[in-house]
Amino acid sequence: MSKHDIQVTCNNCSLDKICFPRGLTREEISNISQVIQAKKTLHRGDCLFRQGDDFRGILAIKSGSAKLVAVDHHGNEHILKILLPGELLGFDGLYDETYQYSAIALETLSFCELPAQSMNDLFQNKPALTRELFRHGSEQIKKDKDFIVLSKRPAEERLAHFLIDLSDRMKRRGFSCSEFTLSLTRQEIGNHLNLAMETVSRLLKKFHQQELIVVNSQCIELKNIPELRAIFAHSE
Amino acid sequence: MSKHDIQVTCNNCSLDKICFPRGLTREEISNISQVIQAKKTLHRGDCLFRQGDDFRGILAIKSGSAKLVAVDHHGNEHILKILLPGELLGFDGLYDETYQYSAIALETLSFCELPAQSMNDLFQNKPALTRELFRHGSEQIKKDKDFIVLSKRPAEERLAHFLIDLSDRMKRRGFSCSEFTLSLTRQEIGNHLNLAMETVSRLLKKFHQQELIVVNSQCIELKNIPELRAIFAHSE
DNA sequence: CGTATTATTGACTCCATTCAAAGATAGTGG
DNA sequence: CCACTATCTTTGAATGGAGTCAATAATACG
Repeated sequence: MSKHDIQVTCNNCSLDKICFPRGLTREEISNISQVIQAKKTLHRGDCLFRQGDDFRGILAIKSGSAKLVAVDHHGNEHILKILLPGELLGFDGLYDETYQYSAIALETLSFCELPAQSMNDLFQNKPALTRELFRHGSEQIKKDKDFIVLSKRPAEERLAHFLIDLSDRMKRRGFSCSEFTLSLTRQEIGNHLNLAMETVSRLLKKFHQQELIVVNSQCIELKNIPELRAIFAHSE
Repeated sequence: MSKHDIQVTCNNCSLDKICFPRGLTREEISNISQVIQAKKTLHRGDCLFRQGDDFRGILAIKSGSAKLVAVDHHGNEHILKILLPGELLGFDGLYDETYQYSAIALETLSFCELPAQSMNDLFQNKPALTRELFRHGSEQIKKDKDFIVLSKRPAEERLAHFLIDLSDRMKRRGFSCSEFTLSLTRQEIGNHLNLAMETVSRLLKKFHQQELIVVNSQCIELKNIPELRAIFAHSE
């Protein structure tokens, strides 16, 4: 690759409102650009990191999507979250310098990395970046707790929320909010939402009959977003 | 209070292996001691902070216990976690400078505070403390995710885990691991574990019949910790 | 001591799971 | 390109774990 190619840096990244550069000044973005490394591309099934790996740093999805997976002591897998472009992962690895979960590409994916060594440097010299990194961590804490609250709701609401949440997140990233591909099997959707695969299938059919969605294999089209949103927002 | 009274500082705090001072050198502990403020005592039902309050800082329970509560958009309360001495809270407030949940004392309680202003100073001048604060945040992310994984298990395992988890945490704080008071109603335990109050009552009775526990109003005695642990550890 | 809150217990119900079987889809190699 | 296989999805029927409802009992509290 020639030096005249456009470098992948935070300075010219379209995810600057979401990812590492969020909330930073132009100058601060230049600062992190120097330490954040663009990494090579992965394919479906490849791991960004594995549960138990030594902590290398905080990662950010640049393109594609991934799943964060925990394996419990019975060997069962649990899909904790779906990761979209601009989302950070690896905060769980700071605690004991070991990633606590595995991050697995759902499709062709590229990602960037804030290396662990650079973080210590950041803590030393860049308080604004440190503060922003804390805000990213804080956001994850909030999202996890919101997921816990949501998980008490019935199956239909959980699935409706899952679709709307994806839709909202796609929209903020400049993708269509009404049509997107979801590289997950029914099994995986069910695993994530704590539902049997069969329940997911039945509910998707129900939503389809209500003309809320159209499902075409992995492509999901949301036909009536307000009504879908109402399923979990207005439920008594 | 006279100036000759022993000051409450991190230097002489018995929770130094758990709380803010964790992992810090003697000198670093002296540093944080200067910014961490001991606050006045609260009583059952009092709030450490309320959902929506402006972020004041990260708090640490010094004595007593509290519950972290979310109110959803239907007005329903959800007990997200129980907080014991030495545990930090408020990380959720960093994201948008607003506490996302309410922290409510379950009994007479005292707490310390790392004020928000001091945090910026910390980021600037104390990288070791900043790193340690990140580790505390990371730990919370891991705990929340573990709770999500656990919440997929059946009622009996969830309750057994709840009791063992409390027991383990009490032990690390120098309290008895086999006998402790739990200032929660059946309703609240059920709320936290996503169980009906009646189910909690029935399961506690079952554990009692199996001679695993003895319940005396709010006082819980664990008679057979290994067996209780096996309920969620060895389940198929 | 009486009242309000909290806990227990039983009977019944229901949401979601499990089991089972058939159908669709994707991927592979001849 | 089609046949073959593996994987994934759909659908129905039966089951069950935990919830709800309701009535009683125990405890805490002013």
